[in-house]
Amino acid sequence: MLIEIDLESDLPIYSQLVNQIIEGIATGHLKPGEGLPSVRTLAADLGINLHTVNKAYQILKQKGFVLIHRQKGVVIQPQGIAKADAYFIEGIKETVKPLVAESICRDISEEEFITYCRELFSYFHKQKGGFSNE
Amino acid sequence: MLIEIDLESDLPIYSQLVNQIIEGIATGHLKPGEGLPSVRTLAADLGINLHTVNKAYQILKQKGFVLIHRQKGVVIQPQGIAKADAYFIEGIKETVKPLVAESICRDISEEEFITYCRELFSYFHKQKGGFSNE
Amino acid sequence: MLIEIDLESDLPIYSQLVNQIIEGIATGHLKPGEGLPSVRTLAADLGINLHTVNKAYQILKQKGFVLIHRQKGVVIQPQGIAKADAYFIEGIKETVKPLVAESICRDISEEEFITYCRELFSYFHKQKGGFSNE
Amino acid sequence: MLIEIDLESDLPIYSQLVNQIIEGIATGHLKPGEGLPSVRTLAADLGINLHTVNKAYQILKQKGFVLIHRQKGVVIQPQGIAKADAYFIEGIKETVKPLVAESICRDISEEEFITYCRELFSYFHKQKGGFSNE
DNA sequence: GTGGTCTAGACCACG
DNA sequence: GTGGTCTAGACCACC
Repeated sequence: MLIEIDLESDLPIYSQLVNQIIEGIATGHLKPGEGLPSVRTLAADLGINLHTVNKAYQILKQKGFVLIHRQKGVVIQPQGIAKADAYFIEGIKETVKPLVAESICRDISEEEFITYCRELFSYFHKQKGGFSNE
Repeated sequence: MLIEIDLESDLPIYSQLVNQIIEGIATGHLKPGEGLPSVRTLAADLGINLHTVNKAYQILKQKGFVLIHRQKGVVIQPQGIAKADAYFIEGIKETVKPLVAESICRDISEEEFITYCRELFSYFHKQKGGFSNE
Repeated sequence: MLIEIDLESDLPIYSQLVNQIIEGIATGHLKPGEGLPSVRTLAADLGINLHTVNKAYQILKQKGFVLIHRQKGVVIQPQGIAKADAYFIEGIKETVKPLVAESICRDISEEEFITYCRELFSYFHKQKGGFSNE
Repeated sequence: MLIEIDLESDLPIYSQLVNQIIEGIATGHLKPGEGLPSVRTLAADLGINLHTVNKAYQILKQKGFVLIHRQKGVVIQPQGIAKADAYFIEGIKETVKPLVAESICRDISEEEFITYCRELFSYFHKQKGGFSNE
C-alpha cells in the first residue's frame, strides 16, 4: 500500500501515518493478519524518523488495529477490529460538532454536509469492492 | 453565553474558545452585531491569560466571525458570515475522512454515522428555534 | 465636504480624518482660506470623540495644511501648502517600498503598478476640474 | 541576508521583519525553498524576543510567503508566491491614495511620483539581476 | 533541535 | 476603558 507523507501538513507525521493505515484497513488494502513493514523499513522508505513510525505503530496497537510481535513484527489485528464503544462515538461527535457549527454559520445545509459524508463512505466501499492487493 | 474551558483537554484553550463562540453563533445565542467580552474580562472570568483570549479573537477575526473595533471591542460580524468556499469544504472532508475510515473498521454503518451528524444539526437548530437572549 | 469614518478600519480614526481632509484639499473641494468645522461640531457630526478630531487637526497643523486660530477656528492654510521636502519624499519611498516588493513577488508588473498610481492622480485631478463647493 | 531592525521606528518590529523578508524575496536574496533562521536564532541575532519573530513568521505564512515545517523550521514558499488578487490590488490603492493626495498638495507632479516608483522597481530588479548568494 | 502553547507583566495607541 | 506590542520565561509536542 502506498503511504504518502505531507511534511507541510499541520497534522503530525505520526498522525498521518496512523490515518493512512486505518484508511488502508477500511478500504481493504490491508487485510487482517497482513504484515506491515518494520519500523526501520518504513522510516527509511518515507525518509522520516524511526521514532515517528514507532509512535504511529504504538498508537495503532493501543487502538486495537495492529498487534506488535517481538519477532514477527507488526501485523494487522487478525481477529478484526474491536467494535465501536460509547467512548469512540463520543469522540466522533466531539470532532464533528465544531464542523457542523461552522457549516451552519456558513450556510452549508444539513443535506449538503451529509452528502460529503456519504461520498467518503462510498470512497472507502468502492475500493473494498474490487482492489488488487497493492 | 456560558463558556467552559477544559484545561485537561488536548485541544488548545484558544481553540476551545474559538469553537464555543462559533457554536454560540450557530445556535443563535450570539447574534450579529452583539458584543463579546473584552479580552481582559473574558480572561479574568475564565481564569486564563488575556493573550490566550486574544489569540482566539484574532482567529475568529481572520475567519470572518467577528470584527475587532478600535474601542468598541469585539463584536459578532454584523453582516453575517462569509459563505463556505471550496477551501472550507475541503477542510471538512479532510477532517471527516479519518473518522469515516475508523467507523468502517469498527462496524459503524453509514446510516449510524449520518444519524450522529443529523443529531448535531438538530442540536444547533433546536436552540436557534426558541432561545432566550442568554 | 462629506467625511466618512469607518470604525472597523484598522486605520485609526484620526488618520482617516487627516487623510480625507488632505484628499479634500487635493481635489479642490477644500480651498485655501476655507474654514473647517469646529472640533465640537465635527465630532458631533461624525459621532466620535472630541479628542480624536482635535488630534487630527493638530496633525494637519503640524503638517502645514491648516492654521488653527484661537477664535476663527481651523482654516485651510491660505498661502498654499509647503512644497515637498526631501523628508517627505523619503517618506513616500519608505511607504511604497514594501508595496513594490510584494507586487514583484506577486507578479504585478511595474507598468500595472504605475497604472494604479496614475488612476489615483486622475481621480484627484478630474474632481479638481469641475466641482461644486460641496 | 542581512536584516536590520529599527527599534525607534513607529512600525512594529514584526512588521519590519515581514517587510524585509518580503523584500529579500523580491530581490532574489531569498530563494524559494531556502530556509530562514529559527525563531530563536533570529531573535537572538536581532536581540529581540522570540515571540516577535514568531509573529512575523506567522504573518508571512498567512500571506503565503513561507511554509512552516514541523521540524525543518521556516522555508520560503518553494512553489512561488500566490498571484495578486483583487483584494491585494485594493490594498495597494488604499495605501497609495493618501500619498498621492498629499503629493498633489505639495506640488509633486504625477511624473515625479511615478519616477520614485520606477526607482523602487529598478532597485529590486537590479539586485535580482546579479546577486551573490548572500 | 524545531515550533506551539500558555502565563505574566509591562507600556503604548486609541478614543 | 479598549486592543496592540513587546518582553521574559516556562513547558510541551514533534522528530
